[in-house]
Amino acid sequence: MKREARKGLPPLDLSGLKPGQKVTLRIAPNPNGPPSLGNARGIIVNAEYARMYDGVFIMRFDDTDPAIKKPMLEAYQWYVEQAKWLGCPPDKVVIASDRLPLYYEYAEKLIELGKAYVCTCENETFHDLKEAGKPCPHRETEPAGNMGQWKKMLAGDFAGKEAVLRIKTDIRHRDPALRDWVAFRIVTEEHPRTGHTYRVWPMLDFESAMEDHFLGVTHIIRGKDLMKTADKQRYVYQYLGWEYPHVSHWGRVRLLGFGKFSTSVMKKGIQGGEFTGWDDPRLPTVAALKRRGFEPEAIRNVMINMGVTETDIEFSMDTLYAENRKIADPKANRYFFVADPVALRIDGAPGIVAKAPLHPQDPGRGYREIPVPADPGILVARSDLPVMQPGSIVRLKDLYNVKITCAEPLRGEYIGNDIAVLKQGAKIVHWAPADGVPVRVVGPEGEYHGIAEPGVKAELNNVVQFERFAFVRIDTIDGVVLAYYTHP
RNA sequence: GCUCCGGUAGUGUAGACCGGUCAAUCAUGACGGACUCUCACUCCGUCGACUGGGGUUCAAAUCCCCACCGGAGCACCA
Repeated sequence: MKREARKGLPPLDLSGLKPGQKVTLRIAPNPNGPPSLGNARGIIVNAEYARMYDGVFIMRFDDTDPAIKKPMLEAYQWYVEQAKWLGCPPDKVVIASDRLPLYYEYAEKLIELGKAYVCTCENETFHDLKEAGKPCPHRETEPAGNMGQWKKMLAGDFAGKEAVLRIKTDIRHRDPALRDWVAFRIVTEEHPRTGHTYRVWPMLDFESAMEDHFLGVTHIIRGKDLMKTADKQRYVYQYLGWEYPHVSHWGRVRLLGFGKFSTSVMKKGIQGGEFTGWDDPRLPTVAALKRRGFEPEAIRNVMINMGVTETDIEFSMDTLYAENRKIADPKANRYFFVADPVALRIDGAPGIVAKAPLHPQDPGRGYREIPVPADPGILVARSDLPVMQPGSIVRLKDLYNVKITCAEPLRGEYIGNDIAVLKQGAKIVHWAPADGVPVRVVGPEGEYHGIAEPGVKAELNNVVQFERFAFVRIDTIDGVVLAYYTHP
């Protein structure tokens, strides 16, 4: 038994590979919104496996429902761009809605083989028969008859819901989920890419079965919710004499700290003005993480460490935060930001220029210089008020020491600049000059308003650390500075 | 109701296929301490788990059965 901890993803089963065949994987998103953290897992894990085996990573858009999960034209591009950002550029991009004729061709092949039939049962009628394990009257239609009905479907002789093409499996299969499933249905809604060109659309089970074969996919890795899809698709593979790829599944992921955010819930929230957009920091989208300043490598690391277990999990953002901090901390310059500022008037202080390192572990990076006039009114965070009671001594970080003389209004007196006060129990507080810049920090938990030292204006698009507060990404500088909260 | 999958510390994960070396790995977290002009970083220490019950066996986290818990499918969604 070996005892070594696994690094990276567990190895793939390569036993089914033919000589010269490349490991081929795909992610098959529905472009009805931008990628979420869950989609990122699929992108990263599949791409990483392709990378491990010098294989092929395909991005295939399963955009075959123009009605209920209507695709968004912009989302196709978002997926590709954000996969690139994550360090997982697809080797090939395929769009299902481009390839309907191909699916039709194989539908007809299956009809000819007597393995597919057009069913015009009422939804409920079929359901009841199926539950009872009984065939519907259409099941025994001859291929020629089915072909005629199929052509009628294509020609528009049926309205939506009036006819479907079913794959013949085993109507008495012990698992009702596998009995004679629907391969095509009629959808008259306009498709954003193909308009009204097609009115007969494949279901995921069928479209995906075709594409995985045509694209030479060797390994399918997807969510557990699609476990039975494989069993359904094997029927088709068997009828056509194809070999089904290796499949593995990961369990359901519950994202701790975020509510239940399906694509449709997010979309509704954005339209309703509850969220500012798909990159609102309160949303678990890749776009939001990007805007918050996360390192793609950190996201990749956590996804790879999670692996592909079938266990249902509760994922804590703390894990991502920790992983990101490892990368962000050495890079981020330090600044003071005072949330919910309170003025502190200091008596007897000389005018000086405070010097604080941009990074405590890297003095070579230089210093922030913050001029502070004599007897200044500076700003401190309201949350530090408890340590600033009359009589208490505080160290204004990188500035000087102050003895508090009055709490209301807050006032103190200058008592020198000897750092030794810290040994005597003085608390450290950070501060901002009266002429600092207003900053609004937006984060998953809400907004913070405050003042930062003017130097942050030189950090547009960078992640910086607001000392004793959090890491943030400076997003916009336009009068007030807008910062996105990364993590503590 | 039918069917399928899973259950290792607060969280994620290794070990499970091929029982022993598992008084169970690593990470994160919590707590304590060192360092530090940050509540960050770094370092040290502590805490904390095999869902329960039977069975097989000299030996079970690992194999079998049952129960319980969690999740999924039974859609003209993906």
